[in-house]
Amino acid sequence: MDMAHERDSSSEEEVMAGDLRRGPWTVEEDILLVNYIAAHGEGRWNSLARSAGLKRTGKSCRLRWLNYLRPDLRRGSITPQEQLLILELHSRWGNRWSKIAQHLPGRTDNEIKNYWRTRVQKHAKQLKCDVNSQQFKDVMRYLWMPRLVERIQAAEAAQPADADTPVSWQADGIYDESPEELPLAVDACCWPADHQYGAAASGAGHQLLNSSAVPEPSSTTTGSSSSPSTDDSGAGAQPSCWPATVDEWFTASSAAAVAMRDTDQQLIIQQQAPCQQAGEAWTSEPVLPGNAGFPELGVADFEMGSFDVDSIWSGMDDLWYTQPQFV
DNA sequence: AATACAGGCAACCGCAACGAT
DNA sequence: GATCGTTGCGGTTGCCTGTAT
Repeated sequence: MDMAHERDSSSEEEVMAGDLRRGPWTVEEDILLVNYIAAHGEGRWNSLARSAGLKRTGKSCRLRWLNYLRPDLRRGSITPQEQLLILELHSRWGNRWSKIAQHLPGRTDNEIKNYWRTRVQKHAKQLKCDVNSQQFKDVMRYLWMPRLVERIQAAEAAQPADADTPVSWQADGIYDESPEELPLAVDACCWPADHQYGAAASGAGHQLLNSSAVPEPSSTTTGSSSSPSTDDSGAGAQPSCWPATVDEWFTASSAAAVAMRDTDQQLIIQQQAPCQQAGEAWTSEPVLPGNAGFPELGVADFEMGSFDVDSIWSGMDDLWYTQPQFV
């Protein structure tokens, strides 16, 4: 927008003229901003900046507040639960960081964006594939995310009394959403949602996984990361062999799934490649290359022979208790 | 110990949308 | 309807720090 551009330019002129500061914030500036917001509230950032005596643009003040000074921000590294949720929500919405951040309390869009760029895209680069490619999505879906679930459940099992971040905390929050905004539960992205809470949740599970209710992002997503046009309404991007309906999914996968149960919450997670032949065991350590566990998922297209899984995953906050055995 | 390099992250930039006037 | 001010979003940049050589 030209007007916005002109305004930005004028701000830029002020900066260049020495009227405004830029760059890292000082402690004094932080104190000024926090004290002013504590007394007067946030909003009207341009006037706020002036009134608070800050030689900053309103945009800069807003950003500093939202991304750093806000009292409800979560500190520390991204948890496995949060990683799982980010992966799932990004597969659904693409680079809609603010929308994704709405589902991670205390995390900012900037933080999530940085996580994605520094961690996830790094893995895609190491795999020599595009982060938006179906191959990489398959790796996330069938290797990365199941291991996150394993990690989460292992942590749960180790500390069953700690209710701060239960396995289902994201799902609890998500299920409070309005139906049209309802993303999949973190587990349902990979596995039949039916199984995540046991038989009692079967009806809701089917609805959740129904592609019309929760559309997948379009398979036409390109390497371009800007403004995904298929945010909430894309056609499915599954491999062609994927079941068209949830019921087909269940039929196809019924005999071959690996179940993981949270004994406290009756949580059962099915770890299942949907293309897999029924009766064919699918372990948590799929055999690659040779690609027996992913006959049609394109995973074999990667250069798995030189793919050092250990080194890639070891950096994920010491995520992996067990190492895949396909190197 | 010094230097080069890479990764992580805070901050900035450009653009668009929205409401008020 | 045009203009202005503000807010929000996504992409990019550049600094800082840790690690490798």
